[in-house]
Amino acid sequence: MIDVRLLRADLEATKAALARKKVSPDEVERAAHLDARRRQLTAQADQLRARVKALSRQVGEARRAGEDATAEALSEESKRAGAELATLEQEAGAVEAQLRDALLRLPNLPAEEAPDGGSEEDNVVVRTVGYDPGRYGPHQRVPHWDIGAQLRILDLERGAKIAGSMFPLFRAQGATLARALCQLALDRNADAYTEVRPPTLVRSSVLEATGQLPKFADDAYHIERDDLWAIPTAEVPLTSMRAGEILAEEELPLRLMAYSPCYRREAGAAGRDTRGLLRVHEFDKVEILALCTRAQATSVHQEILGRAEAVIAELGLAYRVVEICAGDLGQSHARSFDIEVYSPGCDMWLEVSSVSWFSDYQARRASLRYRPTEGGAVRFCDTLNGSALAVPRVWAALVETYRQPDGSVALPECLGPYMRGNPSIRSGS
RNA sequence: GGAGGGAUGGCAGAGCGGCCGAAUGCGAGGCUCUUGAAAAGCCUUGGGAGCGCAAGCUCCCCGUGGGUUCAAAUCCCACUCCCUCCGCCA
Repeated sequence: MIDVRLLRADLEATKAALARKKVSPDEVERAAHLDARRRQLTAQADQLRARVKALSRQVGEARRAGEDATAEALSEESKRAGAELATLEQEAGAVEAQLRDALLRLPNLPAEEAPDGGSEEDNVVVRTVGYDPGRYGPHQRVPHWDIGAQLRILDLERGAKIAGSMFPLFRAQGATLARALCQLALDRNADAYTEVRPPTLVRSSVLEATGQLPKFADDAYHIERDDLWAIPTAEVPLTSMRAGEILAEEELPLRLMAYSPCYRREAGAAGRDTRGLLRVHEFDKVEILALCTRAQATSVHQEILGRAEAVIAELGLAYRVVEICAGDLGQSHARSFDIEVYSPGCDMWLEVSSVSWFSDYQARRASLRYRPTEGGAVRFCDTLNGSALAVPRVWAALVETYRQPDGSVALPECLGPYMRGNPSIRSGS
């Protein structure tokens, strides 16, 4: 969440910044009023509580001195003050809860560098790598779902039989490829990132820390009996791994990566991009993430983007990097770059990674802090993350890009070691 | 799933319902002494909220949330987590 102090220090600037994310000024105004009210109430309550404590101390003293009548009188007085305090505290508590909820629903401020814009249309293509529309032959202009069916490496019907549509089932070398991609991404980042295998079912508080709750509950799978949520990305458990802790500045940037399955209900996306692997409820992904200081954030952001690009480039896929405009930025994001891979079979750019800087928005929610080396007050960390590799769309682009005129798929050499030495897929295998 | 035990500051570990934000030890930082180091001695050492230009003042936090009480780290209840034993299992 954003720092409440922003609402006090410079309400107009905060409203203006959030307006770029299409937040109505009324909503910001409301939070500011709740904050003012809360401070007023807690100040009053504090004063009263101090009085109750002082009186109680005097009761004890009088008792010990044997002055029972005085003790009784003081006790009565304290009791009255206590009753008054209770109502005040109740009111303050209610306002506090409202404020917290309002604050949790306010999105992060967009970074100044983030381009203006209201929607996807206004996103800015930063660079395009390896894309040459004339380079693709008719054998590559076949969508991956057809290729997958032909080669029997993707069986959407049977996936649907088991779990419903948008739950893909990979078979034979298709399954191996899915796993190979994850292994490749992990290996390429193991030089700097510590591998974690986190739980994939988490508590509500964990989903709240990264911003999915309370606003986007409908997008996540919830297991009611145990009140656990299936993670939509490994960002969720990784961000909360050190929640509530105070790190030493020397530990930063703290780099983590994790392979995990990801679960998304895609509640708002019914009917969009539902063919094949373009949008699925369950998929595998390798996420890389860092906790760092504000001063480190920009370079770490570029580092993560560079690493995510490097794997795509190594796989020989055409891609472009798109900077997300303020109006299209996610709730928790301050600044974000998407990597989109070109799918020749669908003739579409597919988002395969979103590399984002969250400033201290998530850290505030998760209470992720660090102690500065040179002393002084504890500060919130900045958080950043991005997909090092998300399987289904990369899988789709690979199969289409590397399809041969004879219908087989000749995958790039870098996958050989991960494909039991055989990076080519032909029917019957 | 059943039966027990536990949760206190960076760590370890005390804590009759009032004098406890908390003894003591260790660790860490500063200073004194020393050519330097060690040793010794002295001092400091949690987080958060509010008011204030500041010095400072007030309040909250002893796993979390409720309750009892004039007063709760201390008593009661619920929850969470950890440990031990039994059961079950990969």
